[in-house]
Amino acid sequence: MIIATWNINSVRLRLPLLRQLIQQHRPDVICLQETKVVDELFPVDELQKEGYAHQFFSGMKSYNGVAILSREKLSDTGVHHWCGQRDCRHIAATLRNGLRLHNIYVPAGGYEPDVKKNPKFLHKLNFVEEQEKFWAKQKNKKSMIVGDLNIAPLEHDVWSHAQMKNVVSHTADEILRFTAWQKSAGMVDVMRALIPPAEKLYTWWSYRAPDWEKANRGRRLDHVWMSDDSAGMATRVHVLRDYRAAAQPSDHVPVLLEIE
Amino acid sequence: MIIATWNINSVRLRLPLLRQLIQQHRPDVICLQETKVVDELFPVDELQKEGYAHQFFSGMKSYNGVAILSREKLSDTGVHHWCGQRDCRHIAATLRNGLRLHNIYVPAGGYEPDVKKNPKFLHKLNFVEEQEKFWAKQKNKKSMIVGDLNIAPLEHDVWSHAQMKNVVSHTADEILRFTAWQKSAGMVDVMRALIPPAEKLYTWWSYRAPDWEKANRGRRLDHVWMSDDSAGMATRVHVLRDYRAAAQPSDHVPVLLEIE
DNA sequence: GCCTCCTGGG
DNA sequence: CCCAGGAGGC
Repeated sequence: MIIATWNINSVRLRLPLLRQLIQQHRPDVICLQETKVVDELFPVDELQKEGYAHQFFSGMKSYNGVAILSREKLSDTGVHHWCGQRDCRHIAATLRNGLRLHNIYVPAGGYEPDVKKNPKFLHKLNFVEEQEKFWAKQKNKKSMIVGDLNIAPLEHDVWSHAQMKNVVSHTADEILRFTAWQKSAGMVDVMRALIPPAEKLYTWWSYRAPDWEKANRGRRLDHVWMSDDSAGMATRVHVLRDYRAAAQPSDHVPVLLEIE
Repeated sequence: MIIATWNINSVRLRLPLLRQLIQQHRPDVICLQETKVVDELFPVDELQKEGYAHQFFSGMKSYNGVAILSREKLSDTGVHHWCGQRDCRHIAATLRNGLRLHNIYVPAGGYEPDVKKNPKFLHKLNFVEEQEKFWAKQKNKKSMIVGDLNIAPLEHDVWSHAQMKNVVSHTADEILRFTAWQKSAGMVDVMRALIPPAEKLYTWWSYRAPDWEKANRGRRLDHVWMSDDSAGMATRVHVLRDYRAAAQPSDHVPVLLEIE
């Protein structure tokens, strides 16, 4: 079984590339972030034609938006709200095999890593803290979290640990809360369980760098976590770096997880 | 020798289609309207590579803008201003063969054909009237006017003479002034000299009609006029209707004039 | 409907 | 640099 997660940066604009992903890898489940479309305009028919009869999504105009597409039935679908907002960043569903799947898009956090000056950064930290509290109260059996968590926790999750330490996504504050969340949820970082932490690993490259491929100043912002009791099911992870080089790419690439 | 005129509706966005025009027809001179770009951002280098070493243009941000591209030298280049505005609607240059070429973009005139209610319509009529007076004072030897004149003067310049008679571009007021201008300039309507006036002939189809090709509700808004003493040089005119069916088309198509 | 710029987000 | 939406023009 293959589960994909991808910050697609507009599902409507990226439909051709999404079709390519489907044809090349035939994922059983696809989790999307930043769909940037209200539910009425989500391309339901187009994706049903591609084999995803079961779709659950929560979107809004212009910003955010998450979706779960599945070849098999989804149950107990639900939307989570955070920080008193309804900004379409977190949905969940249970797969046929009983796995509880959470698809999350953490706020990016703006430019300045200062909660006093930058309300977006405050929002990001609060969001992660609320997650930590929520997951601490749950029994997280056979569950997983995927999505754009907008934090690169490890040294080799960024192109330069030293040059990134005051850059939003890799600050000590964020990493501290991120790790606390992961621990409270009892989750394993499956990507790093399958790919050695000493290896550079990125899922995102800025649009702004003209020679992103050569410079390779990437970050691992997209994640796959599995509960302790299910992490053993994961056999392989694929980061589809090529999708960053496609025509009209997203700035994130799809991450594929094979589970047995 | 081939002279092309085309309301390109953004020269930057339409560069691929402009290249196609160049490769298919190799015009010696190209007159563009609605380039929609300030002079600093005009794609000079790209068009030099296509063989147009001599370029003269006058553009502004967002609106209007005219350009003359030529394989051979242009002389006596000049910008004309009308109605007390500097809105980049008229430039002129002299070709190597001595022909004086005017490239004009007449205001569209808005929706309501009423000078009291609609200042854009007033502007259009004033613009044409100023042209009439200007050309009456000139000796117009070996000269031509091309461009988007935004008026379809003849019955078969529109899809329905009856249904268009109160629509801006085909009102009696506009046609009266248009014809007076043409006469004052001593100019021949070369397109209609070469294509019988009884034949429907359009250079523009609205973007808004979804089935423009089938409905075929076009208008002849783009024109080629030559002074009495030079009109005999014109041998053929081509209206490149196919360009309306291209990907990312302009709403106007190129008009090509062959002269000997 | 399509183009422009602008804003706001990344 | 890319994406969405809104306004104004055609």
